[in-house]
Amino acid sequence: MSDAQAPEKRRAPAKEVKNSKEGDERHDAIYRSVSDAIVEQRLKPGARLREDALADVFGISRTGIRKILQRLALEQLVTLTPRRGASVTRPTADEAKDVFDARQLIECGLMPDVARRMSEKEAAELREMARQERQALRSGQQSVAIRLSADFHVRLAQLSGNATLAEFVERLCSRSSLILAVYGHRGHLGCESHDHDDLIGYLETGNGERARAFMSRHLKAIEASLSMFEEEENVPDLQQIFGE
Amino acid sequence: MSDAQAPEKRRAPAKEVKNSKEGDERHDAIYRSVSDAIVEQRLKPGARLREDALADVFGISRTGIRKILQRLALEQLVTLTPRRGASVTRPTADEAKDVFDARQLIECGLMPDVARRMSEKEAAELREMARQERQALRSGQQSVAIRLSADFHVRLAQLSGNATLAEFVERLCSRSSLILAVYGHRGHLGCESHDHDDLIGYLETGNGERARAFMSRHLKAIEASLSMFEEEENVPDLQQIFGE
DNA sequence: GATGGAATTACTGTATACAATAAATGGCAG
DNA sequence: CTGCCATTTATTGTATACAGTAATTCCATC
Repeated sequence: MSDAQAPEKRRAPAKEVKNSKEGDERHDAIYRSVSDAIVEQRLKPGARLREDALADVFGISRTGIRKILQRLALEQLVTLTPRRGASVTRPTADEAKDVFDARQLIECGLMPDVARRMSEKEAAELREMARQERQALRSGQQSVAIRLSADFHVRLAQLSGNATLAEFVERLCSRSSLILAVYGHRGHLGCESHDHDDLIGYLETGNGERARAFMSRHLKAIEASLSMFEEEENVPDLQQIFGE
Repeated sequence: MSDAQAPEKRRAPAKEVKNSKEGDERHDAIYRSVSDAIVEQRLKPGARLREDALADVFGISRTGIRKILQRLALEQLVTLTPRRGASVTRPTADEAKDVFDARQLIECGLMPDVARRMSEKEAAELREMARQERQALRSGQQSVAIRLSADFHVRLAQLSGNATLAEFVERLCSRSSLILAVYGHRGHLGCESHDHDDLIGYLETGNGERARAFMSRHLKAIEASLSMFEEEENVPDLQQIFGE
């Protein structure tokens, strides 16, 4: 599996230099790629992320990789240890508690605003997201379902109109996904699959307080579904994980 | 014409500090130095931050400067425009509203926890911070006072025991400082200087609900003290300015 | 003069080379 | 065989060189 998978961008001459959209989008794509891989647990907590290995896989230099790793570290999906490199964050029980307490405070607090601002169109969009999530769960893709569930919560927060709080929720949700991926039960998402649909119902009718209470129970249910046990570590095969 | 001001004035270019400090701490010191300069408005909103210039001033290469700028950008103290470099963020009215709404939700929500966990020692520490803040205000150092006030709010949030929410508050406070520096009235800090002492009183007696309500009024007062006039267009109307 | 456009300059984006440090290896003594 | 120290290797940290792009200047043309 040495080089068969790396596409022709390996050493593309001037001809294809422009192929990578704008360098900026390329970086963003790589960022999302790694972020998704972590959240979907294809990169497991504790896994080391060597810079030149990633640089090889994505065909950019370590400079760009370092930038991406620093961004991931700021969102606490990866842990940066000085002189010893990056690894996928292994969330602790304390962190899990902090994250879910924060979600209680923020996401519940946003529900009245969301209920006030929600329109037909957005409700439909949310229902579609909930549908995809159910489907992923039915087809056994638990990790994907976890990520889709997080996307749902983030979209909801964005509908509040407060970009700052929405960004906080985004960070909390990606950390939650990591927590769920580690401490969650197999076959039990935490979110009951109909929960999100029920929530949309309350929001559609403008019942902010009802939605707030429901969100609170919903988050409590997710947190309660966690079981804290330790994971083993192993060396990830980056080629396989990111290979296309 | 009015050039962007020179960043961070330093008299002695050659410093002994460089060798003794670990590179990591050095970076952090530079980060704080720039962050403080922005929050205290020695670097004004809109000011360009050229990489070479900063590299010269601090005696490290552009690599390190870029890393620091990216971190500042993530905290939204600095705005990074692709291919056009970094500049001090110019907060908008919408952002100000988002930030203060977020503070209402989070800081008020934390008060009961803080009240529950606060001890003698921490109360004393907070009183000392409040004292320094008053002193800075009395001696006319408004910008310094703004930063010290932010420090107070951050320390308070840390006492809640939730590191995640405390970090959010930290970010909100530094952005608030920038907002205050831009939209605040001279000689009016927003925070009445005795407010913080009153708050400590409520917390000391474990009266979380009282503290929450007080914090809410406190933040509303700060926000109300802002004079939100929209900024000039990117192209100023010279006709109007120099007319007649 | 004013205007458009080429040449010049200034600055950012990216890769790479080199230095510093931690990990791994191997050899030697006990 | 085992533990410790020297040496080698692997990997990160930092500076620098180079390429690409926006801004500026300068000149020719109308």
